[in-house]
Amino acid sequence: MSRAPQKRRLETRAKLLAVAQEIVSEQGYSGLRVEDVVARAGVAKGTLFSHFGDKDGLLAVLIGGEVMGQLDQIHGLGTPESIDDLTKRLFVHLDFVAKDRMIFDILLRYSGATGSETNEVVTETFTRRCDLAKGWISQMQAAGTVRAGLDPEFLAEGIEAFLAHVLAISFCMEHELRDPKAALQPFLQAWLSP
Amino acid sequence: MSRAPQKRRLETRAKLLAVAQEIVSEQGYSGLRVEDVVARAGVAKGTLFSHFGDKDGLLAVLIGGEVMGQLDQIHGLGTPESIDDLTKRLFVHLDFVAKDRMIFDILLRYSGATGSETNEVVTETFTRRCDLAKGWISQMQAAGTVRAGLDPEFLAEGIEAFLAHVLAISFCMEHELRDPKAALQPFLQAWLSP
DNA sequence: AATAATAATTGACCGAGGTCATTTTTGTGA
DNA sequence: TCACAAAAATGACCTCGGTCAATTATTATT
Repeated sequence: MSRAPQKRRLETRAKLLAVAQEIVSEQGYSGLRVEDVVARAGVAKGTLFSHFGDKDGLLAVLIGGEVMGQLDQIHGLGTPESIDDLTKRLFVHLDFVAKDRMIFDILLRYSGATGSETNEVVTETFTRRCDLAKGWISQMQAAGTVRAGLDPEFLAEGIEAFLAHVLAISFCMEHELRDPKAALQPFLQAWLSP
Repeated sequence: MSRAPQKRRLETRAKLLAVAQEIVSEQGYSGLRVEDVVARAGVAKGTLFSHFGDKDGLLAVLIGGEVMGQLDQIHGLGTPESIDDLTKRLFVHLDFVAKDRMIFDILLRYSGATGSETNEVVTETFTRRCDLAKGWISQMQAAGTVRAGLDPEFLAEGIEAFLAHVLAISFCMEHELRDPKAALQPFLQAWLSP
């Protein structure tokens, strides 16, 4: 059994996260370097690793926080009225992830991860997004706008699959300028329509 | 316009690939280190990078070759008779990729990539797997074992999405021992059944 | 065969993530 | 308040992928 963290540790952690967020807003996630973070935060390198395990762990906390904010926003809009409407609700998330391949990688790596102290935020975004879609789907099934006969949770997981797919393709085809938003709609239509 | 590569260059490339394959068979893809490869091959470090761009480029060639072999094997089996049968054809690929997260990452990164000299093999595996599934699907649509009304190519791309999804989940949930093979079947059933 | 031009290779060097034995700080009980 | 154990932080050091100006080998030209 481990003790609760000391006040000093929480402060250090907060400082590191604040500094990292600052650097990200200046240079993007891909531009974040560990040495810069610790230099600005005024701590030693080892400290950062003792808090977040590795660089990805730090990024996971930042990105997880961002995505949670977006989900709050989407949640406020209520249940969509059509599949097309449902698709549009996911555009905020799609735009965010499409900005930087690193975001996609981190989300993919930590979704449903081990639930270790530092990165459980990303796991939460995954389950939360699934729950959100699950709620929509069961209501839309009742309204007849989504096909019945399949578990809402299962259908929600399918949406996750298509989300990841259109993002992966958009990163591969960057030169062809394929828009992930336009690509998503047909998949969800075929997956969800009655 | 660039000239054809000299004989010496082709030999060096072959030597590097052979040595890398050897190391992979001993230590797995994750255990492959650039320094080991060049040491055993008896060339300088820079040579490897001039051939493959980066470490991932080398891995892409190795993994791409492996997957192409598997596709040859699957192709020989002919069109599946049911969705269940179709699902089973993909198990070889699923088993291979599930062995090592690095395989998954490389395939995801280079699928449909820029088509640059060194990694076009992976792009080929992607389009080849899609074409294979596309052929199956159009025949199965005619036979009534797969739902009609949707482009076979589109349905094939959906299969890719579910393949990637069950693999991603299996890596995240490694402690829960979730089997990607068992997870795939329901998705393909829901996606393809008439 | 000698020379020029291009291809191929070299290896010292760099950057950035990550480790861990040691040191400093903090909380606790006598 | 002093001593002591656990927590937190430190920074020298390491690994390993990746770079590039310099060097060597090959091919084309006269």
